[in-house]
Amino acid sequence: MTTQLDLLNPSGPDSSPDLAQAEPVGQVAEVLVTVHGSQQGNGVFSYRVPGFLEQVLVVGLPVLVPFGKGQQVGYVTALRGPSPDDPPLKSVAASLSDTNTPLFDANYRDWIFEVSQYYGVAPLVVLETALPARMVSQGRWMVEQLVVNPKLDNVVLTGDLARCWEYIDATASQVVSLRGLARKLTLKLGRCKQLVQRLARLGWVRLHYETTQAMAVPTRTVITALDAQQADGLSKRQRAVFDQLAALPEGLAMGLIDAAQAAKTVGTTPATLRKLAGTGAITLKECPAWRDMAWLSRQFPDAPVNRPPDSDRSPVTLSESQQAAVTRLLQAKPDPIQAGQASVQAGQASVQVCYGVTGSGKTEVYMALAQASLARGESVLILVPEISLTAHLARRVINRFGLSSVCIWHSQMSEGERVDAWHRLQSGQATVAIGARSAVFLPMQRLGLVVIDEAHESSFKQDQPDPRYDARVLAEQRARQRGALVVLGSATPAVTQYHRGLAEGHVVTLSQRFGQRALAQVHVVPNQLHRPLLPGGVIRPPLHEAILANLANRQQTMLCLNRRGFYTLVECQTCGHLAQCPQCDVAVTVHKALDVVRCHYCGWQAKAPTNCRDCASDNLSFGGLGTQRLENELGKLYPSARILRLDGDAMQHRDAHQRIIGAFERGEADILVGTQMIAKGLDIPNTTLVGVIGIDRMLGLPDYVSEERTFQMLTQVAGRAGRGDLPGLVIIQTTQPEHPVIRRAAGQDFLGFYEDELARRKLFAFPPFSQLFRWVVSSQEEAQAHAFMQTLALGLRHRLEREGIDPQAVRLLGPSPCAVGRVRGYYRLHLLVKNMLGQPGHDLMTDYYRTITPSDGVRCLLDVDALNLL
DNA sequence: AGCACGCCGACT
DNA sequence: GTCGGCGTGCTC
Repeated sequence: MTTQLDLLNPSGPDSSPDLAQAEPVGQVAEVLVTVHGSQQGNGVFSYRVPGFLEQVLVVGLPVLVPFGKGQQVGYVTALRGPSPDDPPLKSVAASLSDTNTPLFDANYRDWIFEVSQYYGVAPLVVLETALPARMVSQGRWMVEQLVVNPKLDNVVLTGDLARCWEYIDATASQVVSLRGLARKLTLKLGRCKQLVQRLARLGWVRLHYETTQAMAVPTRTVITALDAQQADGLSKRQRAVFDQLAALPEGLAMGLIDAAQAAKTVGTTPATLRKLAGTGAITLKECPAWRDMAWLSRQFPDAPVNRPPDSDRSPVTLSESQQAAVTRLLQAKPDPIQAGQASVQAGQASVQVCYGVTGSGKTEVYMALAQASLARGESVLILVPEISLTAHLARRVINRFGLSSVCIWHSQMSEGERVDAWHRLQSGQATVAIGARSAVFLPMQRLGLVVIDEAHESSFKQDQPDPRYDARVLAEQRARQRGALVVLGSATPAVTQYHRGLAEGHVVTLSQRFGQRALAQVHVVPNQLHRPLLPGGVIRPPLHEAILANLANRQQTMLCLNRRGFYTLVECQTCGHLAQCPQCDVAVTVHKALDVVRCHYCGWQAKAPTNCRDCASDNLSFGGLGTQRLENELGKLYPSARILRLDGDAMQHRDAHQRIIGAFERGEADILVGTQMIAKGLDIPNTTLVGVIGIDRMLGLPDYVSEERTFQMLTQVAGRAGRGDLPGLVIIQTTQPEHPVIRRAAGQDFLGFYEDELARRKLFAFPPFSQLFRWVVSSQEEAQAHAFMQTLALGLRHRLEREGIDPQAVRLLGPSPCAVGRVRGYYRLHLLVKNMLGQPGHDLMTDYYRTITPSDGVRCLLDVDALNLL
């Protein structure tokens, strides 16, 4: 639905009777206006509330407000009385919700501002990442063609103006959006608007502003009741239909059957049903047709629809250690804060680390906690690293709590499904949500529990656009608002999480493997750096023998190599030039099936070269080992083995992941080759051997978390072996067999690793001993990037000095080029800040970020709690 | 972000 | 003289 406001109407905003404050100002609405770059006052502006909106405006309502010369969409963030300090105020023009339903409440608003503060970005940017795109109202300029064959006398159209008119004239539809027009003509929006305004002055077109409202939830008609007593007066035919309806199995029992479907089943039309309803024999009702629920029931056809939260149908008896963990975690739950008094300051969260070795049954612990939360009438948010890798967890949650109370938030969701899921949660009809990072923004009502599964995973941190948020940080903020419990579950907790857990006495350990299964044995096999491609070099003898034995025993093997593609190096033998991406400082990878080279950083690809780019010699050597090549080599080594591969390339198709995993689970292959993708969550009892082949590159990354990531990855992969009754064996081939991380991983010694790593972090003042901020400046012009970074670093140093901050407490490192110095043609420099001062240091960084205005062609970003330092 | 105002160069 | 370029600054 759209509202049209003709801004060219002469009695329009220009005559602004608004500003004459003759009558006293009644209520004042604070409105977050959807204009980017308006950092003044956080982008919140005050407006008078006109009489007709007095009963309508609430916090979270989308509204249309006059802004500058035109109008803008905004969101009410507060309502208050007038203040003498107010500047002359304009009035809110209209509500943009035909049902006048707010999109968020006051608690949510507080939290959005808190997030904005934490990351130093505008509240609008946070709100726009939080809300589904089609729920936010959008305004856009539309150009309407008024004349078909204008008389060209006295009018000469030239250049862009002519192109502009030609395009409008040629378009079949009468109305085009200004933005679309500008894009088609490759003009700047402002310039395009100017041109269109000139056409408007000729009277050929009309320019008007159109706002879209939140996407509506579709409805459907259902039969909610049959009344036999009213059926007596029916005609013969009607009676027959009625009897057939009455005979329909279930559905009626639930008081809910779809009218359209019922009509089809019974062989009649919806019109007949409406007639029947007129007699009172049946009752029809309009209900929301939740699109996300329709998707769920297609995905999980056997799942129950409803399941009362208090029904005690625990399908699994918890082990002693699971039960103990549940009891301790429930005791840690803070008292919920009553509605009304909930606020950022008032609340406290309890963040508990649930450290459970792989296979210790953390999922059942989560389920029990969720059940307890629902029984208290509180909702549950479950965050997972990536939803597509978590199908089995989703299935269990749905089976346990029923389709109607669960929302699954995933990346392939359509806008309609998102909107509906949002409504179901906001209205409190759904009480459990599962999703990846962005699910922290879901409108949970009476939040009681947040479970973060595999809480160490770096995918909980967004490092692409602002806000570069960490869902674990945000989950804690939200939990604090009303005293919810946060459970960080992992077999390899992040050092920072475990450290804090220990300090607060908030670590719950699940030490037993479910069913008392032993952990796999781990062997480390040295591998020479330059030999991996000699005969027998890819697979060293111990791994080779183990694979042969496994094949003979008809058991399955997983091989993990952290590198996609076929060859990972293309080197000129004449001049030594290494083939790189033209846009990035990254070596290209050869993908043999397509005969292309690809950059894994920016996605650039080209036909595989036959000659050196530098010296044109055709003496190229192809080397390095990717998963595709490994698959190829394995085929030669074990001709009878059935081999599957799972990596980013194999994931091109939608359900590829599930298909490949499914095939392997069913025993349709003997060997599964893949990147660390295969390390996550797989539970295949017949997999008794896991080989790790390319871990060394990962260890060598100049990133302060690379040791930790390597340890986590090895532990996760090792956890895949021996999940059934058969003992598991893990073989790690590495060029650094003596590396402490490898040794700790081989010993499956998390605590040992934790101690080592903590000492190292302390030595270098890395988290948890500091909070990391990373400034990145980039530009296509190397000199500009350098220049701006110099100004930035200087400005920061001055600021620190002016505030009298000890340079040891807020340490600046750099600036220096990023490890990958150029990406997509942008030269990148970064400056690391180790903040050991807590809040004052944090505020200084974010305040400074808000004042930054990069020069033309330069981008500048601040990553709070940076994890990725490449 | 837009869109003003505002001050400089090439055209009728 | 004016149209039109894009450099600062404000939007309740």
